[in-house]
Amino acid sequence: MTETIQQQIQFLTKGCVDVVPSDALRKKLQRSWEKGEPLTIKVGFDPSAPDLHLGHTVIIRKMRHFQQLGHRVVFLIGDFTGLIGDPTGKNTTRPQLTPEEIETNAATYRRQIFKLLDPETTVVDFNSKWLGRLSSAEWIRLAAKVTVAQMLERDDFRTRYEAQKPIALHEFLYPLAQAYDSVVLKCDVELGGTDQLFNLLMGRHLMKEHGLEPQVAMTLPLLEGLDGVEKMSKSLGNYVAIEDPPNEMFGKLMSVSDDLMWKYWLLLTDRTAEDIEKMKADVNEGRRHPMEVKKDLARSLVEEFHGADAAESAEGEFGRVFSGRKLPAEIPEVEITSETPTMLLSKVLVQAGLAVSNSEARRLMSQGGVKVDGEGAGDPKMIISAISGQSLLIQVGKRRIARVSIVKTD
RNA sequence: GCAGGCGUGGCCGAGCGGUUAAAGGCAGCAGACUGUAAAUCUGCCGGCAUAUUGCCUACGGUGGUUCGAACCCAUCCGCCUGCACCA
Repeated sequence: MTETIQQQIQFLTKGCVDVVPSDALRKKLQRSWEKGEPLTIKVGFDPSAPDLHLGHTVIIRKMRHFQQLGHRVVFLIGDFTGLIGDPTGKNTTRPQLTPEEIETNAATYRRQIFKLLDPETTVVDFNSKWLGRLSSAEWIRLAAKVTVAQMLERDDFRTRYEAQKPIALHEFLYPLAQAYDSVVLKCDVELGGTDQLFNLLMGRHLMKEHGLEPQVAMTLPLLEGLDGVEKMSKSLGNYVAIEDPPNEMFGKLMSVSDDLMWKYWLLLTDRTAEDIEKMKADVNEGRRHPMEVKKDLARSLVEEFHGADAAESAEGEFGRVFSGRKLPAEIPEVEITSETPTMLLSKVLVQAGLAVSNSEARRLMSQGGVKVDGEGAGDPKMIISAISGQSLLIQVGKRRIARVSIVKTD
């Protein structure tokens, strides 16, 4: 029995950075097992950004782990805390979402998260349900439970304060509100990224203040994006969306550096830490090729979100295009217009959406990045004749490719 | 309200009268190589112009000083800090 609890802990804490306090999780699991009562696990999500990417799945996957052990998972949409805005320095209060928008976003969330979570046992909730009902007096009472010094312990607040960057007063309400969610839901565990540790601990503090057994705070690393530097985020463009098409997803994962790949293995798959260490050793000692290991990673993720067939064909396509230097199976057709009998190739590239500006197009050509019908087009002055119905196969770099047909206009 | 500080390209960050489309780093793009959209190396990295030395736009906004301003002055806007005021 203690054996199984031990195994559970190992399973649940795989990849985690903090488990605070470390022994509380064991106690809660023990008691849950003895009484046959599931634990309540909470994770908060932003209501306005329902496009999930692999960075989000680190935590969603952890939610699934709890779910697999029979616990109750609350996917909490922070529609109320969303008003405050994410206190990361961009201190704008966000416009209130309409109930319709919230419902749309929630539906989008459901569509995505149920690729990983069990719809039957996942509770999707909104924190405006209770936070929106708090009176001013109740807010004041809540705010009285935390000191400014405690608030300034939050790393983000402290660094901003020291760097003389603005901290708006309402930003202090964010951790408070998030903590109050835990009070209302009587959470046993709250999960979040390492940047959430303070907020999670605030939950513990507030729960104690309300005479509840404090939750366990568990944090997971923030996943670096494809650039390997910044954390994965939509605004930085270094992300793999859950809903990226198979080929795209596969290719993006193959662009992860060999070093970062191991973190992806750890946080994005259910392989055990030992398994991954073994793979790593195999690669380091030359028994396995890193590209093969990375293909395994890419395949297993594409499979998870798109199914085995899609994964297989994505891998085939990748091998054909990038290893074999062949043309992709599907090439988009683009139609452009010309008023003159001849056209500068650079203009063609811009019109076809293969380059953003004429300058860029010329640059690409002179760098040898452009091929027309398989032939290099290195002369930036290159002119092509604009014959109606003529179709050109234009490649820019390895990834931009189109079949361009020119329509003559007068 | 008073005093001081700050505002540079997608981001960070130099520059403090000309040689600055603006150092350096990050991110991005292309090429070489290859084992992949890895790593490494090289080149590019505001726009326009059939284009080596041309033009335009750009260093928070506006207006000045100057042959010449991101750099100096005035003013406005925004942000930060301290003090004061109020409570």
